[in-house]
Amino acid sequence: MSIEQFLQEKTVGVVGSLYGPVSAELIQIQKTRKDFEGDLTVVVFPLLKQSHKSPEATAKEIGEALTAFEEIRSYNVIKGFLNVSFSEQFWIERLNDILNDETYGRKSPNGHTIMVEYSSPNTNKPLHLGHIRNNLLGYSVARILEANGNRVIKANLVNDRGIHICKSMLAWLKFGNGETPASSGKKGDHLVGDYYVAFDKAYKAEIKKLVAEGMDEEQAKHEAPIMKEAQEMLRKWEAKDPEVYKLWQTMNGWVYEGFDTTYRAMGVSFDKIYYESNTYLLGKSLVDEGLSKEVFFRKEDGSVWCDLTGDGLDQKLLLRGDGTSVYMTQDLGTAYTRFKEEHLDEMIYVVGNEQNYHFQVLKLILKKLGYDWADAITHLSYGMVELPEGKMKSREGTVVDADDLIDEMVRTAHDMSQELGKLDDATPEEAAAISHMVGLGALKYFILKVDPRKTMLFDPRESIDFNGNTGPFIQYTHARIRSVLRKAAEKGIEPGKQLPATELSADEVRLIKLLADYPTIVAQAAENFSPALIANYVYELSKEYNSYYHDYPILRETDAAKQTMRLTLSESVARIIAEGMSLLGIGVPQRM
RNA sequence: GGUUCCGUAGCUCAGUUGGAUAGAGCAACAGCCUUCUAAGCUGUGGGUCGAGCGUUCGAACCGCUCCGGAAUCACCA
Repeated sequence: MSIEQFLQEKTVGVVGSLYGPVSAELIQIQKTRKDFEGDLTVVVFPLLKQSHKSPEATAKEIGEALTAFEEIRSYNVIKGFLNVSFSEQFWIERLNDILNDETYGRKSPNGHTIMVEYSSPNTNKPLHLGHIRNNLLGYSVARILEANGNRVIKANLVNDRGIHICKSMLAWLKFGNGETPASSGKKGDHLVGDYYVAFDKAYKAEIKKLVAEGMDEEQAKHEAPIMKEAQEMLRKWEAKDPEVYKLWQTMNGWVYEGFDTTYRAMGVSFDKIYYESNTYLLGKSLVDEGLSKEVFFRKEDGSVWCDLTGDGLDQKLLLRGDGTSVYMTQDLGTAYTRFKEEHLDEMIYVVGNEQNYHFQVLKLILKKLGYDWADAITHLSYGMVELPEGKMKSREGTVVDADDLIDEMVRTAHDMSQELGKLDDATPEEAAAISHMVGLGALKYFILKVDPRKTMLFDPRESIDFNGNTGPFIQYTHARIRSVLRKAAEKGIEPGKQLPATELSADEVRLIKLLADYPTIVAQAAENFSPALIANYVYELSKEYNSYYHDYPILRETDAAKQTMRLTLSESVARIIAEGMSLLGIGVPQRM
């Protein structure tokens, strides 16, 4: 039970005996603002109708009655705000609760199964900054849902087939001279991406030539020989032509090796990988079902549609005239299959907000087909990452490559450690591990601290910071505490598990209060699918602790009880920092 | 044009069922290392919460109108 709930319950009782029964929603509890004395505040305005007294008088009566509880030490009233202070013993006990709860901040299993789909890359080019946001969000949300007691299946639906990969394949055949990742030393996904670019270049040249010969530009786009070849290749792939199929497998293999490296560097993983080449035919049976239920209709050319004009949307195509399916058909099919096979209670799609319309339609169609579980589908719609000059554009070469960015972050972390002389007595392996952790921590925190649904800005010129509200700041706070704990251990001083009553300063109470908030924050983060809530919480905790660390001696404290309390409090802060950061997929070092 | 989302300090962002004098970081300036890690701490300046109207004891938050920006409305995925 949170402290807010505790006070709310007590207040409901007090108000009940003073003014008559009252529902819990009317008792508004909030944190006391820093400028006022007190821990929690009861807002009494909503109670005036029942008390028939002034705000001040009402607050005073309630405050007086609350002090009957031993947990509540004092109160003060400012306007309609009743500020309540708890006793020191109460706070010591809260800290003791945390110390003796090994699963603090994690709920026990609730029997729910949730699938989180994220990443879902195309296999024709390497990952970029946009994918980084997707991957970090997906992974973190999965961890947060797990901490809330859900069984989570992290899924990746790889878009491994289609015209885009044929373009890379064709360009490789034409211009590749048999280049492989092994022969050139290039990372596989980058190599395939280069041929995708090569295709585009050749295609544009052909269009230009055709236009120069007098052809209309639109027609030229269709008539360009290389495009026709790519389309022919896709037909061969669908017919399982052995040669095309083999090349497809080889080149996708290169891409997967490259992706694995990037995923590993980012520290994300998956429980289940789906390939679109296996799922793209799903959904056709749903089309038949929709037709027989008259939810869908067939046009003269044989194409199948769903009419959503009654819902303020357009008509949506589900099957082409030639009987082949489209994106929506597949997604209907995979959703159906997953809910059936995995017995899902919820399905979360981590997909950019450019696909809001798609998921709106997806859910609507499933509901029209009569599937109630459509309501259990959530589109976690996140905003784009933009550069100062706007969207990333591959044509203008402004795409921020994931591998490059990661390398740069790690290198910067390394340089900075070197400059500060932090890792002078570390082995090269330790130094490398810490640099990786800190560099990635900076990148991940930078992205995750922002509300997912908001468009965010990344300025490559002002590379990501390591000071202030950053991942390294939080990691540093953790490393600092671990350092104190190491030194304490050398002296034979250990943090306690059950603290006796001690005098607490206001700063110490503030820290315990923050620690007591943690489970609520984790629950809120899950409700809102927002790692940003965790990020901001951990920052606040770190900031508060750094200030405390500056003002209060720990090892130099002569009062043994106080020393143990401070050491224990510090250890708990370090523990919650590590917990919270792990929900973000960010590691914390023992030293840095 | 329809739909959805966004607009808070010079910049990047917090601020969640409506609560007190709207907060951080960066940048600028001034301080703090003989003492547990200065990737730190303390302080100063910086705001018409896009604009207006409404709802109410109380609005950055809820409603309406307008302004500005983004995404989307494909027989692409």
